[in-house]
Amino acid sequence: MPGVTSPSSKSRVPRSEPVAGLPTPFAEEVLDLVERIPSGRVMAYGDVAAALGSGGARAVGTVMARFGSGVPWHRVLRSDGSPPAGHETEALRRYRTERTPLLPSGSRVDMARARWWPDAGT
DNA sequence: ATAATGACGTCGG
DNA sequence: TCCGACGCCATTA
Repeated sequence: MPGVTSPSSKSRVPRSEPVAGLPTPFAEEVLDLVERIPSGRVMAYGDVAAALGSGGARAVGTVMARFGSGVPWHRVLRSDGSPPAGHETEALRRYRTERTPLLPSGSRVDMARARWWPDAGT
């Protein structure tokens, strides 16, 4: 397609700026993966970053806070099995509903049994 | 470009 | 087990 981006040296519109309200490329990758986490299974924020091969646990948290409302956000939690900050109650309720393995305390997910990895589940 | 901000992770005490 | 201090990284101001 001719001239779609019109690479003029001066008249370039600042399209490199992220459009407000829309997920950045990194955010898209995160949401993409989170959607694939099976019911009853979970991934730590750090796991998501590692599986993606980019970003860090904290960066993933930033994405979830901003764009997580449309995906199974409760399946992404802290590495120690504790639910996402600010959503503990609702997350715990969903773990029971999805029969996600919990520790005896009932307030944390049993990561040893519930942790999921994209390679393992395909 | 620099500083501040988190739904985080790890280590020490 | 419960903090606090640091490190880490994308995003935003």
